[in-house]
Amino acid sequence: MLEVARIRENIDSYAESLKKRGWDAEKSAVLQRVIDLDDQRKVLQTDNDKLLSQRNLLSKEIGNLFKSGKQEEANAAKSQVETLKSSIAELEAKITENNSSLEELLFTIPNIPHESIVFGKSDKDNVVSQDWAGPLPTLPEGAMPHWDLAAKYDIFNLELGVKITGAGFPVFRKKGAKLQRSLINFFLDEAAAAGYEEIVPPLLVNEASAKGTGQLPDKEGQMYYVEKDNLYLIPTAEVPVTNIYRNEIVKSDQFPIKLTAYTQCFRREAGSYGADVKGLNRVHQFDKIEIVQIEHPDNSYAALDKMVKHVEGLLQKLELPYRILRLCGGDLTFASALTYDFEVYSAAQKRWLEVSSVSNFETFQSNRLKLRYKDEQGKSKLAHTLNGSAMALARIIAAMLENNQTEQGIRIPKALQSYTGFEYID
RNA sequence: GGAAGAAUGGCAGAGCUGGUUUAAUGCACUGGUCUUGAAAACCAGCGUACUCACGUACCGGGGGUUCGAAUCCCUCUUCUUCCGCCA
Repeated sequence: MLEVARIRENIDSYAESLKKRGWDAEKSAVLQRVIDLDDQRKVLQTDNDKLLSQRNLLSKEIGNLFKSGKQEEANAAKSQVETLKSSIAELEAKITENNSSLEELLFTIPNIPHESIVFGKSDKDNVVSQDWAGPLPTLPEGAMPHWDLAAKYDIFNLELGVKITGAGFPVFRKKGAKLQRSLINFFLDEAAAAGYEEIVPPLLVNEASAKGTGQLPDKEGQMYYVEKDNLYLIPTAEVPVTNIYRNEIVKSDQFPIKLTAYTQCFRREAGSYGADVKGLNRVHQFDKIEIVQIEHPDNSYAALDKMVKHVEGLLQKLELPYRILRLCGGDLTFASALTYDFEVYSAAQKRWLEVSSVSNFETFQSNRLKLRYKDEQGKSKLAHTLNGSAMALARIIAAMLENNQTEQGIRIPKALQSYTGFEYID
C-alpha cells in the first residue's frame, strides 16, 4: 500500500511511472481522489477532535459542579453535552465511511515501478538482463519429459496424488523423495552460509498476516482458506516470515535482517489447465526455500543484488542453464517495485521454467505491516522488505530430470551428491 | 473439550467502590551535574498515531452503559492454573 504523504509529494511522477504498468491518465486519476479523500479525512478529524475537546471540558466541569453541590448547573451542562454527542456520532459515521473508501482506493493502487523498469504488456516484454551464454543442453534420441521419466524411475506420481487428494498434489517416492529432501537441505545450508537465519514458521496464517504482505485483498482466490478457523494456508513462506516483523520498530543497527525458511506452499491456481501445467510445471502443493530481507531504504537495492547473486550461485552449483529476466511493468506483481525472475531451461520440454523470483517491495509491504525503524533523529520510518525464492523445488526437479538424463539414469550434480548419497537415479 | 483466574508504557508492577490518570513506584534507557576516568549519588528527560498548530485517540481487540470509562456491562482473542484427551 502506498503512503498518502508520498502520493501527495509525487503525484505527477507516480502517474508517469504507472504508465509502465499500463495505467492511463484516466486510471491514474485515482491518485488525486486519494488526496481528496485524505484532505476530507483531515477536516473531519479536526472537526471531531474539537467537539471531543469540548465534551471533555464540559464533563470535567460537571464533575466539579456535582462535587460543590450545584445540581442544577450540572444538569444544564449535561444537556449541552447531549447535543454535542449527536454531532460527534454523526461526524464519526462520516469519518468511518470516508476512511474506508480511502483505504479501498489505496488497495487498488499497485507499487510504483523502479525507475529502471520498462513499459510492457506481458511476460513477452520482459528484459533479459543476463542470458545463458553457453550452449543449451542437447538430449539423446528418445529423451523424455520429466513426467515420463517420473514413471520410468518411479520417483514421483501424480495419479496417486489424485487418488489421495486431487490433481496437482504430487507424491514423491524412492530416490525422488530423497532428491527432494536433499535439495531442501542443500538450499537451507547455502542460505545459512550466506548469513540467513533459519525459521520454521506456521503454515497457516490469520487474516492480518495475509493482509500484511499483500495477499489480501489482492489475491484472495490464490490461497486455500480454512473457513472454520478463519485461517489461510500459506502460498509462500514470505507471508509468515515477513509478518514476524509486523507492528515492529527495529533498531537501525539490526539491519540487515536476513531470514530463510523452508515450507511447503499451497496455491489454488484457479483456472489454470493445459499443457503448461503438465507434470511438475504447476502444482497446488510444492516445496520452496524462501529468503527474506528487511533493510534500510538506502541499502535495499544493494541487498537485492546480493540476493540475485545468491540465487545465481545455487543454479551454478546445480549445473542448470539459466537466464535472468528483469520484469517489465506489465508483468511486475502488484506489490513489487523491481523483480528479477530466474528461469532454467527444461531441455525435453524445450522451454524456460520460472524457478525463482526476487523482488524489492520498498515500503509497499512495510506500510501495511507497520514495519519501521528509528532513524538518527529518532523518527520512525518505514523499512524496505525484499524476498526471493532460493529456490522452488518442483520445477528445479523437472529441469534436472530432463537435462541430466543419460543411458545410466539421471545424473545428480556434484554439489548435491553428498546430500543424496547416490550419483544416479536409476 | 470442561472449570477458575488474568491481560496496564521496553520490563516489573500500582490503580479497577467511574471525575486534575498518559497513567503511581521500581528497573532499564537518554542528557546533565559531580569525578582524573568510571561507578554511586543528584537533576532533567524518557510511548505511538493523526494534526501546521490548538488538540484528539490509544491501559489485549471490538461493541455498549454514562455528562464522563484503565475502572461498570457484553463479546472475541490470548495467557496462566486445575481436570480430561493426545503425537
